[in-house]
Amino acid sequence: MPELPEVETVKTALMPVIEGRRIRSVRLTRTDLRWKLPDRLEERLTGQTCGVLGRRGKYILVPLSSGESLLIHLGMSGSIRLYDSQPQFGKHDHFAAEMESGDWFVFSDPRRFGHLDLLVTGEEEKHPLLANLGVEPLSNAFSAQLLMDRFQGRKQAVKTALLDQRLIAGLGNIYVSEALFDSAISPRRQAGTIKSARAQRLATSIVGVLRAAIAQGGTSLRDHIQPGGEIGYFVQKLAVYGRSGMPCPRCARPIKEIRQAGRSSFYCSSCQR
DNA sequence: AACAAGACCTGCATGC
DNA sequence: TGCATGCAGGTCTTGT
Repeated sequence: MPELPEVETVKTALMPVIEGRRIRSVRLTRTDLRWKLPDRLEERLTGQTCGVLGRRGKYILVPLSSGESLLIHLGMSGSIRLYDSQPQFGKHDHFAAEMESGDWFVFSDPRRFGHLDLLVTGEEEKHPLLANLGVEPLSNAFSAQLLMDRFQGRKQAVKTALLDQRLIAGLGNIYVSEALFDSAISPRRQAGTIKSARAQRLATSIVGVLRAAIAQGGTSLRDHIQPGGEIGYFVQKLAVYGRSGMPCPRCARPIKEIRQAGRSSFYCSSCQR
């Protein structure tokens, strides 16, 4: 489900509820999500005060007073909901934390591709799920030059390369399609052929699309909602994602849908080269 | 080494 | 209505 803008939106919603607040109790209904959960997770969280939230790619980090940090990944179908009192729990509410304020934070994930883990604060880069993540697209380190360097020699399609979290961290299927449309680059183009002008446009589009999506609270497709129950409005700004057969916003020719590395790609074969 | 396909899991829409 | 099929915002693991 969530890509960088949705994860950032979730983080922003969580901040006022958990930063500087103590966890009173933890409710856990299973011992595994994508993988086995850490031993004694409840005890290691209960009584801890949460610090300033962080995000790396599509991961949220919650530093704790114990010196550990809670790592949260929402996978494909994960979501976090906030309540001001104990809610009625649903079938897929696998994890919940009650704050001393009385607020509840509930992690729900029907498909269980998401995960929770603990790591030593300060040793984030040692964690196997974070160690190989590429550059943060909204950081100063991200540039057209870096994009070119990373794509150098790659024969795979640029669409597929942009989904590789080891190159750039945080892009997913929606925003890759949107950034490629915005920069007028075909998703089928070999990554290694993206040079100068195209690289510059692509880098600019990636940043622009992500920032615009964050400003709209992300994209709500199907049942995805923000922690407070709001939906993300970027869905109304999508130019190509999920719009096969509909007119291209630039030239009005029908949007095409193709399959690349097992995932849908949407693009305008006339505007995007 | 690079890349594609398979795997993991549930829910929902579609078509017969 | 019931059942089979395919698809979904991710990404690790396996196979070529």
